[in-house]
Amino acid sequence: MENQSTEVSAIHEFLSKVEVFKDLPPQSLQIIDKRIKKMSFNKGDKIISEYERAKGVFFVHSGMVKLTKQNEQGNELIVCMKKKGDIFAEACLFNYGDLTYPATGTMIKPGEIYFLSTEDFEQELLLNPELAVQMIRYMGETLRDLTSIMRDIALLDVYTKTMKMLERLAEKFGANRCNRMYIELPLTIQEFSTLIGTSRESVSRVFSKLRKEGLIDIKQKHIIITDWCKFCAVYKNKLM
Amino acid sequence: MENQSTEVSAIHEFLSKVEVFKDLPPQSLQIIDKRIKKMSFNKGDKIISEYERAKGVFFVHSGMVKLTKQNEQGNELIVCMKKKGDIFAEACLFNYGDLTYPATGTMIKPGEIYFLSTEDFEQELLLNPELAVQMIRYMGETLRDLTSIMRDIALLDVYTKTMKMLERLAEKFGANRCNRMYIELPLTIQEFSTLIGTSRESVSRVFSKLRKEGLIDIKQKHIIITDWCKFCAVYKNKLM
DNA sequence: GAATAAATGTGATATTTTACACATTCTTGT
DNA sequence: ACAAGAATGTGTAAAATATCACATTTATTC
Repeated sequence: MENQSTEVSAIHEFLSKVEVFKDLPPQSLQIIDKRIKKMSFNKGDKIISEYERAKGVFFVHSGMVKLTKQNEQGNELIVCMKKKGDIFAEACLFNYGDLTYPATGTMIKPGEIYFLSTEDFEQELLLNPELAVQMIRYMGETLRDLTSIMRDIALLDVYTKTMKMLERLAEKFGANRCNRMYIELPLTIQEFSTLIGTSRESVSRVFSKLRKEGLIDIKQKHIIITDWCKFCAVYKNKLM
Repeated sequence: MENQSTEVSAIHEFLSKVEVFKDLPPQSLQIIDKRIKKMSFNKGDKIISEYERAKGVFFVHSGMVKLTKQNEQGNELIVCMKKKGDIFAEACLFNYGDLTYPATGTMIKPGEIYFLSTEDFEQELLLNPELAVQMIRYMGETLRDLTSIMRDIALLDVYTKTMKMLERLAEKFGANRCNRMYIELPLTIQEFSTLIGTSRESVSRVFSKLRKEGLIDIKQKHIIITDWCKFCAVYKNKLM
């Protein structure tokens, strides 16, 4: 009885963090809960590599992950940032054959990651249409976001790209406190530059300018948009 | 009896073109076949707009479609090219709320497109785990492709981007005849430039150079890689 | 098939962005 | 708290790319 109760609450707690599991019947949740592996990572730890054979899907329970893709010259682009409730490596599902992971995943803020083997997750997907539907929804959303970011990276100049990426980060990682937007994501300028595919020096210059204009502030690798209203005004104006 | 027979063959014919339907039970196929709408389009016709409310999912039966995304300044990027058997606008599935299409779809080679309303397709997905699985697989593949292209657009110089995109197009649209790779896709240089996010002049210059080197040839909007082996050798060498 | 429109090629120039250099400022581990 | 390493800011020079201009070629339409 005691065991049953803690198990249910553990499932429930996990549930609340991962949206795709929200409509699952309790028995499926128990199976997943039994199969899933919890793993702790420190900052800087590599979770998966794009050169490694894909073995499963990952769910962020806490902490943050950057997904990067390298090219032949060794330069890299951050393709996506994941936080609590997000899923990654789902692009390998049902892609039979020895496929590698779609990107390299590195912890940028320590936390717990849940792992489910491809086989286990695929089986659950076949048994639970609700789960499959949630995955399709989630992947669709990712697809939309990616194409928008791709367009901006391809077509905008450094200043505008930077502003737009700041806006995106604020949207996903921002906490607005009295018109100050705290981007709760530890990120160096160096990393920011690989988010939009430009040199760190160029980003540094844009940030200097924004700082001079009193639009942003950086405290311990955390960007703060000091006046969200003003920022949005400048941003909208820039896009016209 | 006669009717039954033609219906089955029509389903079968359609089936063979769209991979996600391949494992569907016959009764589901019949339902889909009944609900699906066939539409013909001429070259240049707009099928969907990114500013229009999403109503359904599209399947390319014949012809070719370019999917573009505009930014606020009106510049556009080709996000993906679709051919026979491909699906588009799937990113809207299960995203309740009045979402617009993820991109604008324009016919670049005339053909037939099948349309299935979001509701009908979502219903089938809930009833057929096999179909849902195929969608997840398809979307995963798209996700992989997109992130790779994004990385290349962000990090490579114009010459290398051009080469890499030619290689991708050859992969998807190429017909190799005696070491000559015919890219069976009508594409102006102007359009090619919006595929990699650079100016048409820059692409024109790269193409001139490639033509001088005897690597490519353009005949009626069709790019031909005149010596596939040589092209691959130059390409691999460039990446080192 | 002639007329009109659209796309292309290329030189010259302007603009943007990167690359390099190096002093300075943060971080981190002990 | 201190030393070592990492990250940052910024001037200058170099390189890449975009823009403009316009002649030329290629499609399209009636």
